[in-house]
Amino acid sequence: MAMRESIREILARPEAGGEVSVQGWVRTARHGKKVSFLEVNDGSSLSGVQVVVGPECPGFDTEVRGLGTGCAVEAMGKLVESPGQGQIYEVHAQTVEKIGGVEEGYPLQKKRHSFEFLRTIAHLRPRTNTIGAVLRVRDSASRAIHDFFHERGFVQLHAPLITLSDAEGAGQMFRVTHLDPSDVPKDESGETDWSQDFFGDSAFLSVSGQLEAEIGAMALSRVYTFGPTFRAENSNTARHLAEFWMVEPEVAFCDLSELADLAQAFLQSVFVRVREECEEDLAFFDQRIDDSVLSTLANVTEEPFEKITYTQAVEILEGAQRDFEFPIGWGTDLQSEHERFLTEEYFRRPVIVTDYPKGIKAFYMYLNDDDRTVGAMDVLVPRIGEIIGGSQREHRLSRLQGRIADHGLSEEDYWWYLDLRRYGSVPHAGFGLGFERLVQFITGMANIRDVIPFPRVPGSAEF
RNA sequence: UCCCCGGUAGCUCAGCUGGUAGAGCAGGCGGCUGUUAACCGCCUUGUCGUAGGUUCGAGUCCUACCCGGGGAGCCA
Repeated sequence: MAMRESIREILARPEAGGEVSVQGWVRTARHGKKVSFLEVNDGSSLSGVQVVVGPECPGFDTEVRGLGTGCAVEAMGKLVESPGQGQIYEVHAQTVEKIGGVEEGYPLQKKRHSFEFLRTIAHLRPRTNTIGAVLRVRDSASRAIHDFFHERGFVQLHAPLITLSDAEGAGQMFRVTHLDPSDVPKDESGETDWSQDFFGDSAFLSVSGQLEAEIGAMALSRVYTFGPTFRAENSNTARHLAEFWMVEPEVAFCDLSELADLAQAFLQSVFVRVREECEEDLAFFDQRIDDSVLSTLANVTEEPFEKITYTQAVEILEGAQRDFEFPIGWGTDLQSEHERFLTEEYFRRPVIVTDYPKGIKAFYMYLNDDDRTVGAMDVLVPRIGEIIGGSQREHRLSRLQGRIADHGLSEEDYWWYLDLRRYGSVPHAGFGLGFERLVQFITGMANIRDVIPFPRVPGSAEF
């Protein structure tokens, strides 16, 4: 098919004049006796184009005057400078065709809707200003991520979605099975016999591509994954999804300090790109959603992130003139309120916290020389909290075996992961970025369910 | 999963200490205008989340459940 000029492209023309064809959906229509104004949007930009229709247009008194919010139309006419306010150009229509009408009861109105309501009509909400802008920013950020890594010699590794291991032992997993729920095979002890299942073993949806990314890094040096991830946690918050997209770079010959530098460069690069590509959308978010969006983005791209150790973070929190709901002490994990204090009040910018106590972190993290802390790293940002979690990996076989034992895990389940330490093991590190949290941070959207087109959360997966 | 708040017209919401449901917007009709969340007039719309209970009487009080929101935990 011939690609028609989008409204974004029409509006970007250097000057008026010439014929244009506009295809899109009517956002609002204002009908007069001698003239109708149709604001048409095709999703290519936040702005639509105003189509002006006069009585000389065929069907003016019949079809055109019946056009309302939501109708799909195709208009052809001349692009002229607009005498009215609010737009540079407008289209003086020679013909207007109704492609798709709107039945009574179209739920989207030309007024503000609550995001809660829009979630109940997720099949229509991309047609709103806010969700449309979110989806464009999401796309821009996604491409910026791929470009960042490719510019630095990373290879994208497609990690599997189905896995037998429960990766980091982190969280509940969704089971993947081919067994008939009403006729499950049992073994001698009466337990489900998973050996008869599709994969010959108990299988799950992946909660992380990290372990597979480590395989890739041990061959290709620099890899990243970018794909959906699944957590069956019964989490009901504005920053958790059961299905979300995660970016996981993994780098060979890399220590924690280099990883932290990578994380900062990565985030700043993405922010810069989205600022360039989505100027209009970001201005909209700043104006209508959160008036700190533009200033925050400017701030985080120009200033280096704060970098402190967990121990230093605890000292700051202990010295804070502040009553925390949860007491702070070395050895316990930082609570949301502690993270927010550090990034929103104390430093007022992104903070990278490193070297956490080994007791509160995963088995695969590098054991530091102090024998008390591991090479873990969290990147905290204002309003969102943890946006990145990563670590230098334990690449020394005996240490890793010790950590597996300490965590009550079985070496058999990680035989290939241990093999990586037997054959040409090198220091390596990687992190995971919650893509939706990144989009939340950029747009100022308060609820993670509104930055993914089709949110999956406990009790809800309709669309 | 825990704590708190809420569920009234298609949407946003009002309805005080129990007395039998309203506004704006949307929709329909008409008018007017180079309009821009256009404007003006008239009209339509409800098992007041569900199921019980208290009461002469429940949108309003009580119980349970369902759904939504905010916060917490878990994390990205």
